[in-house]
Amino acid sequence: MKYWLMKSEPSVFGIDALSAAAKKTSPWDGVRNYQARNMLRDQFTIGDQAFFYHSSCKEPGIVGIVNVVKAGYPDFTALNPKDSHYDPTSTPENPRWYMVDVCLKEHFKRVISLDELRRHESKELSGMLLLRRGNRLSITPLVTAHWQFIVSLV
DNA sequence: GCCAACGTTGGC
DNA sequence: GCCAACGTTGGC
Repeated sequence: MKYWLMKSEPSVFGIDALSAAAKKTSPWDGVRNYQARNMLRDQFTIGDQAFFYHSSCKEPGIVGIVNVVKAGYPDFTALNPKDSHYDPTSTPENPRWYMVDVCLKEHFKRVISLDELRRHESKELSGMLLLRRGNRLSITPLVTAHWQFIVSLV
């Protein structure tokens, strides 16, 4: 069982959209970065947990917890010419991009903001990848201690 | 394999 | 909208 942090822009796909989905479950699609792709494809397993992080919005931060309910499989949005994440270099025989399915487990009553996380950067959350300068990776692993500390903030 | 140019991310 | 940081592309 591993812990992750997954970023999404709420204007594109936020926690409310996941909450409104059937069974509160949805593919986490559209990841088009090789490092993140490799994690989705090779490291995500059923039962892993992830923080849902809202980026590029008024109050960036963690808004909830999701469970991984389906491990890595080919991202079908890459095969659809009508989709904004279409990638002509990906084929059914040789899929380039991968996704997982997530199910909403907890929708926090408040946002654990980036600002708040930063206040613990030099101590409890030291080394957390999200807080690294210039980090743009949309999926990052979390050590257990960081996961537990953030849960304790909720 | 180098690296300049370009595109994207994401906080502010 | 700005811009720093990073990833990708493609010529050489």
